[in-house]
Amino acid sequence: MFSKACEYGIKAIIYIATQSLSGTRVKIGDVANNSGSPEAFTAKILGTLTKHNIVNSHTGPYGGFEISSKQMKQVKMRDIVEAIDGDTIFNGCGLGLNECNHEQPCPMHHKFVKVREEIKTMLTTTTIYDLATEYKSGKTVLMR
Amino acid sequence: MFSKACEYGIKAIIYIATQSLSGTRVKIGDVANNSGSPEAFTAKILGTLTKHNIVNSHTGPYGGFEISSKQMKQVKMRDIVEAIDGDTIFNGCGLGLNECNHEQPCPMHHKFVKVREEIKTMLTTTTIYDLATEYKSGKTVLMR
DNA sequence: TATATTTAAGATATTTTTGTCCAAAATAAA
DNA sequence: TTTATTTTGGACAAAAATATCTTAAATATA
Repeated sequence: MFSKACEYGIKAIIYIATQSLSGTRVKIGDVANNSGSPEAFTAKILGTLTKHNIVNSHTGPYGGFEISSKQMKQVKMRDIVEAIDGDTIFNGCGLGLNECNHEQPCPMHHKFVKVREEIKTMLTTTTIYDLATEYKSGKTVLMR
Repeated sequence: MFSKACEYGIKAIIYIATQSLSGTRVKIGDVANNSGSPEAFTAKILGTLTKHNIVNSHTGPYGGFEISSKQMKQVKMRDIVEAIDGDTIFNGCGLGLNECNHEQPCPMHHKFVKVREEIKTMLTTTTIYDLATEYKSGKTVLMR
């Protein structure tokens, strides 16, 4: 469904946000250890998300990553997925046709529409804050 | 969503089935040309599907691929997807955790369940025959 | 039986994704 | 200003997915 990069990005963001809720800025090593994602690769992904203003980074001592409460509440999961994986999952044809729409649909088009809408809904109605608070309260896990 | 291999496999099967409806056995080159899939790669994928008894192959002159009406009506899209991509899309965790369930869910688990059920429903309620007849009647396209 | 045709299978090549490593840039604090 | 710390960015490496090529096996027909 999502690329590995996207999975790592989402998990990293949830961990960073959770720490930010307590006012703690976290280093990449800490993020990797607590989100179960490879450090260097995750650093790259966070670089992308930083450029998209989804997370904030600070170099130097006492630096690291953080997410403001405003960001957390505004940024949807969809923004993260789109920043990393692009919009293929939302708009691409299920069978890979370059163009596919109601007028000239691929054989699975009509069935696919429903699934894609479900995915869009799921990702646009969920904010970083939603998942971070649940994670912080221990209802969900990031590693296993 | 699906791998390229799976996309090619589905398109190839729909084309073969459509031709089988007219009693025509088709060669791999014909399949590739009419389904917009790379020939050699598609041949490999059809080899897999042949082993899974989703399609029948015949070597030698007048050989090629065909699908019986019985097969067409019995085989679900889910069978094709599972034969090629495995069951990760149906049972795997959306964030890549090795285990993830209602008791110890990843942060996206509950939201994901709905999407996965939608995908399962879509693929288990659709047979090859369904898509082949629609394609044959010109309602859908395989290339663009 | 000989020949032509077609899929099957194995080796190999290419591209993309995933992942690591290291030096440079930024920065906080002594 | 110097030093230690941290992200950033680029080069590089490994693995997986995608794709091709070539030969072998099967088979229909003359």
